[in-house]
Amino acid sequence: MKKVTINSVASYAGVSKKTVSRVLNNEPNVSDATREKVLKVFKELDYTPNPIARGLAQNRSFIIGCIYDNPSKSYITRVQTGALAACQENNYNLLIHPCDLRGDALISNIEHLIQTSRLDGLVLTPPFSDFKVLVDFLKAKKIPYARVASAVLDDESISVRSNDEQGAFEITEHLIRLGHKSIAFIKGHPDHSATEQRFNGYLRALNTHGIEFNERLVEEGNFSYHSGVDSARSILDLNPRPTAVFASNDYMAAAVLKLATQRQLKVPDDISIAGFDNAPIARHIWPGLTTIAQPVEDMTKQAVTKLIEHIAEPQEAPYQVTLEARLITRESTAQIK
Amino acid sequence: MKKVTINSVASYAGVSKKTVSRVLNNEPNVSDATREKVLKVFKELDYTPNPIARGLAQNRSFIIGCIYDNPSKSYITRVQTGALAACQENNYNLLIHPCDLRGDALISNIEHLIQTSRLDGLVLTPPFSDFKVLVDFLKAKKIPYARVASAVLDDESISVRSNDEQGAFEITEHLIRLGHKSIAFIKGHPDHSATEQRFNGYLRALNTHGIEFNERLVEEGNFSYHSGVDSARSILDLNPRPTAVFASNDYMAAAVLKLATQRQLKVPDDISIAGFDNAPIARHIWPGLTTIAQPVEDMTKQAVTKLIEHIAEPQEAPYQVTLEARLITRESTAQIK
DNA sequence: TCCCAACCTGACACCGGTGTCATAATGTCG
DNA sequence: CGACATTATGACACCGGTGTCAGGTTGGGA
Repeated sequence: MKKVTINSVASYAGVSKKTVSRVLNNEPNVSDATREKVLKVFKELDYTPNPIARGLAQNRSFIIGCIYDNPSKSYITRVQTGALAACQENNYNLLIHPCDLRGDALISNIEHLIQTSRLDGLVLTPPFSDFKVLVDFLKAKKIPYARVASAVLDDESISVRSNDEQGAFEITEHLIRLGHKSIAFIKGHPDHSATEQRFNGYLRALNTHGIEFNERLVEEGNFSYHSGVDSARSILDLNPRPTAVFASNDYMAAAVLKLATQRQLKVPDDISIAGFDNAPIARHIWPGLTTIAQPVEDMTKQAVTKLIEHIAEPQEAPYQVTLEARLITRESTAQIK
Repeated sequence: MKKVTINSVASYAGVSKKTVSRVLNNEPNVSDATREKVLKVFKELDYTPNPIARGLAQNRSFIIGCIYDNPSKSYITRVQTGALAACQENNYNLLIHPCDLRGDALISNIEHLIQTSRLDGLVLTPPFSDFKVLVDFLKAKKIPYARVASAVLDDESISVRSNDEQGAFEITEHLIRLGHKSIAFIKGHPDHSATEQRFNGYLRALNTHGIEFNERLVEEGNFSYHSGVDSARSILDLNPRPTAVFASNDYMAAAVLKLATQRQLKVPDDISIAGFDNAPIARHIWPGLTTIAQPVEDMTKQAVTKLIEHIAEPQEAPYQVTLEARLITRESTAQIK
């Protein structure tokens, strides 16, 4: 299997390599006859352009980086799925890069990543989507980026999010409609903007339905299963015990469920539990968790697609979209007795 | 921020760019004085070589591809973690590529991937690790590859595995020692070589302890949670009901647990349940699952490291390693009453 | 002192594409 | 039919590195 380069194609077709390049890139100013001829040679020789050479000539890598620092593996794979879909459609590659939000070395870490990999653009996933230091750095360096699931629309970048506040509102309202008035809440990780959004939705629902906010019902978690266990302990120890718990994500909700079950409480008869994210675990446990499903793949795919467009056409306008989240009711929530 | 290239470094240091290249690559035949001088300029100008140009010159991409077709997201992220660790140490990038094992287009899909991305090598994860058609294709095309968690050591490739058969033996023996004699088994996906390995370990344990094999206790699953539900139904409907269930992975074990709980069975008092893989769900549910932990990250990291070495030094000998799996006992298994 | 090997170094072509520009071919209009 | 705009094409440099090879230095042994 000998290599087929643009030169072999050119000489085989009897044209210059520049003309071959024109055909490759669908440039104008090529006669139909020539174009046909070259295209035929492409097939005959089974030619595939070398992206590395192309990258060198255009000073591009055709690589999009995706950074994350997220405990939820299912979330990460969903993000990857969406990003990959967009990349494949556009002949880009995806470079995944887990890293520490809190490490002091974050910026230099990212700088090194960009330097060494020559990324064309970066996708920021939570909790990076709203991490000002990083965003400012990218802006200053003029590195194209897109933000996934960010809390704020800033009118100057590519940003695709879903409505966490509304989702939290709806699931809280769902509990209220089931007759619950004492609803505990477990917060997420303070670095994630979703944490505040979800809490706000909870508060708004209480407020809308005239239920007084009780600070003692709120626990600080960090989205990890483990933190959920700690929060669950505090909540289940309360006297009187709340009749429902809304955890900011499904892992923490699963932890509440586990502890409640250990303590011989019946879910949902004795206590209702709701989560957020519709992670796989939400339907892998019994009872299944009532939760909020977000279109993570969709968000990411849109963000990456727009990012790639932006790289090709830098003057492109910002792109700001909010997609809908959806309430999914399962067995873990029920009418209060 | 203007670009720093090998040319600027060369002229700044007052040497030829070839000499700079020599320093970059730690080649011999550079005087210490010159080397020092160039290294100092690297720092002063904050020079980072362009991997794309280097790739073009050496006809390499510094990209390793990782293909998978696996329902377990936690497994995939563990694989990625290990692969990334090895890549970062060697300045390689990781390209992830989910694809269908069963699709007729698999080979042409992979061929296209290799053609367009110019991968330097490929990591095969289950179920591809033992997929003969693909392995033969890669061998014929002379694409370097490494196999992770394959069933067989073939003495001619890079292959890092853990001992699934032994793991299954140990967990079955664990159940037997707890007094169980009627132990149901749920098989994995037939495309995965682990499926047979784990089944063999189960059989060997029965045999070793003089327990007669009962075909009716075996169900066909496919590693998915959903298949576990179906298998669980059949098993729990058996009369007499087995006193223990060993599922070939944790998702299916979780499904058994869910169904058993729905049916008011106490685990482990009424029935013991064991899984395999030590997936996160094994400790996120109550009772926690007794299972087998494999060093997935380690396996993958070793495989990728060897693969990269092999790419650099193609004459390198094959590398065949088997790592140990470890029994983890949790609350889902107990002494029979 | 001379010779040759071992060590340094740089000139130059090359990897496989793309950008620029000059030139040739074709078309349009008065 | 001539002047000029438009389209089609190729020559050549260039992207930022590496491989080859030739030439210059240095050092040790005869």
